[in-house]
Amino acid sequence: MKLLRDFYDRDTIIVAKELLGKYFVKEAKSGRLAGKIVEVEAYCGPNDLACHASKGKTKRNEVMFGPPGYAYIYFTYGLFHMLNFVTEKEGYPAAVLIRALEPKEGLAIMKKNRNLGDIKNLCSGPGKITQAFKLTRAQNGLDLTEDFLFVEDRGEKPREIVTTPRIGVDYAKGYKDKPWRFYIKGNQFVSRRSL
DNA sequence: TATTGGATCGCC
DNA sequence: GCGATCCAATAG
Repeated sequence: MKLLRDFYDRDTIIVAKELLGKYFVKEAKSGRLAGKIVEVEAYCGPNDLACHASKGKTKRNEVMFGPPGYAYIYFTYGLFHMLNFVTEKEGYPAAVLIRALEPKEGLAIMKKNRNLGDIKNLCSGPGKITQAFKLTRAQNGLDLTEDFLFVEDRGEKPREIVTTPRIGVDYAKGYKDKPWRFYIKGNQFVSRRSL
């Protein structure tokens, strides 16, 4: 069943952990794309120096300040898009970054979008997911409780979750070592920088 | 208006 | 280990 707004309207770390094992789905015209979420990071509001919202509300990050259950998609490094789900109550800017998926449906389309045949590398990193699913900031702000982009609970729960500091946030001072990255232990589809 | 640096990836 | 590559935030 599809996750509703109240799932996202909770503490960001709890939402991040519970997203592991859920299915991220895009109903595209060309076919349905789906993958199991195997790696995430929590970005916990205005005090978290690694969170874009710690510098205040801007045009770029304004979706995070809105209600939970929306997609926050932004562009970085001049090359990549990042997919996040907005969490917590309206006005509190927090989100979960989706870092890796295990491809499950629409593999042929993902391979074509990535121009790559290796299933293990299709969605094993935040920039790869948006490429495989063809998501750009044109999709920023979409409602995850509607029928185009959403997350499903298919009754799978991870056997064991590994907790580590987040990737690529060395500049975040006291927050760079916060253990806010989570992945499914032993899963073959987590990002390379996890290892 | 100009400058700077970034929640990455893939190949060297 | 490094270059690619460009948007958006900040300063002036």
